[in-house]
Amino acid sequence: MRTAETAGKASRTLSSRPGLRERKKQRTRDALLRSALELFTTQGYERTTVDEIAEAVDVSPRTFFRYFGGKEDAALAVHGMAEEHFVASLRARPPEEPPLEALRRAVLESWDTISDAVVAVVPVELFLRMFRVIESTPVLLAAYLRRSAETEEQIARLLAEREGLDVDADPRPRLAVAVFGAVMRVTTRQWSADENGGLEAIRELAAAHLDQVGPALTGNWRTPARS
Amino acid sequence: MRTAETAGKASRTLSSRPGLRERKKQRTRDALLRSALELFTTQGYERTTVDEIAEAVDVSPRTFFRYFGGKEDAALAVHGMAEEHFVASLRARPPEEPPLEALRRAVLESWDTISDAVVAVVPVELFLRMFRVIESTPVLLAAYLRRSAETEEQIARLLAEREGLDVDADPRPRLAVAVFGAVMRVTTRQWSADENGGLEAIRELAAAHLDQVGPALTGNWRTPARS
DNA sequence: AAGCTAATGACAGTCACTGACAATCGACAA
DNA sequence: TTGTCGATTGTCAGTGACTGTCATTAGCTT
Repeated sequence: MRTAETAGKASRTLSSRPGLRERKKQRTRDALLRSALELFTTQGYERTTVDEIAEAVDVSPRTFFRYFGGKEDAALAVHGMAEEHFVASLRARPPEEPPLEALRRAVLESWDTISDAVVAVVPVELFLRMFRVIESTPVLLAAYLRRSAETEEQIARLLAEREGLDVDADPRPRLAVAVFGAVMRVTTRQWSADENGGLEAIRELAAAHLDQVGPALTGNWRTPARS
Repeated sequence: MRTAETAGKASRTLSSRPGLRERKKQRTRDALLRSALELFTTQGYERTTVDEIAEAVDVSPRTFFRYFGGKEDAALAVHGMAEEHFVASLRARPPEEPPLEALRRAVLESWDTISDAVVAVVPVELFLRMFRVIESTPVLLAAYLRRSAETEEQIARLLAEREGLDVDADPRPRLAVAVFGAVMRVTTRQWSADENGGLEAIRELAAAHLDQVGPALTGNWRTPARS
């Protein structure tokens, strides 16, 4: 449809585009994802059929399944990117940093820069709305928790390596990461329950909760606390 | 089929049975559950169809869905009982006990007495085998994690009430419970990964892990640790 | 322009699950 | 014992997610 560019076959030049075929695929995928999220957030996840999504993008339902493992996959795709973004932040942490400090800094940092990593595909606002849909749709919440568990395993291995430990011999990496993940889940959960919609809000909540874990575990809850 | 008992209508006498109809229902349910677990643990969850389960008990597939919300429900039914058993143990704890202490004692105690609560329906061995199937089947693991999350919410409210706190105002109950749940999940996970099959093993692992959480959070992993 | 390969659409089939209706079986009273 | 009533069940039809297969199409290569 476009005029054939002179660099038609130069798909492997240093900086340029990956060829029409690839671009088309990318566009289809993005369109499917955006339509899916749009429908999920407006009609609800359960009330949206794959046929609807496919129709909105004008492809066959079969094609949808060639791009996504299933409805769930599409619904969690963006969150998946966010997790990858976080893992990347974590990897970038200096190795001297103690593990939990690294985790803490990595989350806060990744929430600060999440827009950059996501906006390319879907608007932030859609991302945030989808987050609530996940939290309020049983099947999605389940799938989400499982994915988080997988990511935690990955992180545990990462930190163990960093500290020169064997994950299977020393339970501390998995324990620490599991605890950290638990705190983050309480955080995002409360955030999605509250009516606030900001990215800053979740950042603050995360910091506050991480500060509270220690005290919360001492068990002396008669001491005053802040929300 | 039986001779009509003289106490036919006396279904409400102090100790006696709940009437033929109820007994029959109970038997059907138990049979369905046992067949389901048996098939799940031998063929695998995904490779077992509802039709198969129903056929094994000689009822229509439709009937299966009258007793269970779905395949998942049947697969997680026993674990659900175990969780209820734990919550019951927790409720029975003296109110002066600090929350985390109560949690710790309740798990250990409930693992000690789990057989009593479960054996009535399915053999312990089947229960343990099913645990591994759950851990190794993505869909089931997801559903399992979601249920655990629900139970955690319930426990958080319980502890908050015990301590005279408002769960929505003070994050500590949810945080503490989430952390506790995380530790328990690491525990059961490692237990199901190892080849050991004992109930004592999981008890010891739980105790060991709970002792390790504190140290694991300090972040100074250069200190020696035991597996 | 022709040939190759990857992406797509069309189609048939499986399986989980649901609603509706008719047949059946236990509970209870006459 | 018999008959009515309500609960349990089986049958059937339908929806929706997902998969395998195969023919068609469309970008890429020479």
